Amino acid sequence: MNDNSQVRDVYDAVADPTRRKLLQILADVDELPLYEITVHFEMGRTAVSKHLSILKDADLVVARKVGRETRYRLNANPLKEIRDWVSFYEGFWKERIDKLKLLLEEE
Amino acid sequence: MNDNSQVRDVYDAVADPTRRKLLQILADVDELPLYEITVHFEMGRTAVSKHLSILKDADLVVARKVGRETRYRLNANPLKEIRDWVSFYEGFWKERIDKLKLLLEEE
DNA sequence: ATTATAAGACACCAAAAGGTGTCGTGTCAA
DNA sequence: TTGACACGACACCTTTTGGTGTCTTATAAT
Repeated sequence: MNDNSQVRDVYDAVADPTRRKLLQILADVDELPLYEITVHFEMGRTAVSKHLSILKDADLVVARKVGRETRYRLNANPLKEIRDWVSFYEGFWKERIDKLKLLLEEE
Repeated sequence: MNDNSQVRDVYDAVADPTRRKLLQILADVDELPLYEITVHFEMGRTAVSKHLSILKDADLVVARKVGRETRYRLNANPLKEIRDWVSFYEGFWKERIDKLKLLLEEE
């Protein structure tokens, strides 16, 4: 599960529902330590920690040590890549809607 | 690799770079049979076929039998879900830009 | 009628993913 | 200064993933 390859693909990081939930939780607050994040899930601390480190590898999350705890913070910037990618396909579903309209008008 | 669970998560389907390349190839043409798609990749026909069936499970691709070949066609509609999801986070990177602007103006 | 092609359906395999539990270390509190 | 806590680092396990090759069937071409 863990990957040393420093930079992880943002699509891959976001593919897991647990990790999307993590991003959402972090979107609501400034920063949060691991033990507080863990209570939102039905899995152990270690698992959540691993998911966070995957998000960290994708630069979607920034970790900061404060005393004995590690606070995690959202960094949404890498999501731009997904936004740009998906916007390319926007034309394709709009096109289909136009075709549908044409069909309806013909009748 | 194959999954019978009919409906596959669109995030998951799109996480693989091979499958994103497949979508891009299908975006350029109307429809394409498997053996023509395969030449774009450095893997066997079976592997490409499996990727296509994963995309099909996510409804990102529609298959249509014509004679002895199966023609594949793009269906971009399920990508709306990703677009909606990612647009939620748009505010977060815009926010960061605003903060940067403020910092620059202060100087 | 025979041969070649397209592709689905398997069986199979190595590697990665997603969990678990345990141990060790640094930090805070009593 | 002695516990309790936070959490990283492992070792470990099972399931999924992404590829392979082979077999079979349906269709097309000669």
